[in-house]
Amino acid sequence: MNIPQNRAVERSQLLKGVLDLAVLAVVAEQDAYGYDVVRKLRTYGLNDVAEASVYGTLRRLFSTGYLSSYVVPSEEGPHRKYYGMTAIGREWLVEQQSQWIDFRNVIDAIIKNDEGVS
Amino acid sequence: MNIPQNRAVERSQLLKGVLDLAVLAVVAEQDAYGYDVVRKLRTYGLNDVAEASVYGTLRRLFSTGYLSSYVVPSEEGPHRKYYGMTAIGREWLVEQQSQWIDFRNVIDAIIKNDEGVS
DNA sequence: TGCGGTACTATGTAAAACATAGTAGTATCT
DNA sequence: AGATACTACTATGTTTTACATAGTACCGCA
Repeated sequence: MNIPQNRAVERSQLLKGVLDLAVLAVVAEQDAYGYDVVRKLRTYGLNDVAEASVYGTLRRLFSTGYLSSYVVPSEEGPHRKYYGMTAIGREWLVEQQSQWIDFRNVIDAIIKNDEGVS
Repeated sequence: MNIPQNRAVERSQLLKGVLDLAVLAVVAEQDAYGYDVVRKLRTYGLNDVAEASVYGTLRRLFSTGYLSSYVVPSEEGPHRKYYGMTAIGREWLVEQQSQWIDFRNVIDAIIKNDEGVS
């Protein structure tokens, strides 16, 4: 049985489309396994990210070819499925990064424009 | 018949959860009708936003109570359904703005962290 | 008379994050 | 030995929401 995860109802929509980028960026730093990625994302401030979302994203990125994978047995728990970047994954990451920055700037411009309005 | 809108396949996920904010911010500047909001968003840089998305968002925000609405007949075309902010809409906008900024900063931190990595 | 632009509505689809539940291994405490 | 907690992963179904598509209708212009 798992602990019910009833947090993050509002932010969840914001994550759509960006979680891929976030997960890839974490793996790009250093090869990592799912549980590890979850903890790192939470450390960064994505406190509410659900485990299922990260595992699902990793599987999706792997099946698209952006991540490679290898299993490492662990002596302090179950085995770990590590993920690492592929060449096209790295290319895609760069592309996604600049797409994010463009998008972010557009949204910032829209919401900042009514500062002068009462 | 309408022009097929086959653009914006990749960005569409990024908009999730932010379109509400963007639409509200535009209406907060000045009362506006759907078609008008679409054009303004595109001017800001959201070139690919679909009309159906904006109209749907306006209806949703209206039925939640964040927007009020009134119809104005136009002599140069069909009638226009104007939308304006409500009190709780304004509160919600402020809340969403700060939530966006927090979220944006977290994502920026995650993707900027692997700049030093080859 | 038809076309293009304006303005809106309605229905159905797809993607993705999540809730939930389950399997297992190890460690610790009693 | 049994219970509990933490680690680590998988699978299924739900919800939200942007979009595709199609349709209605008004106006101006050639």
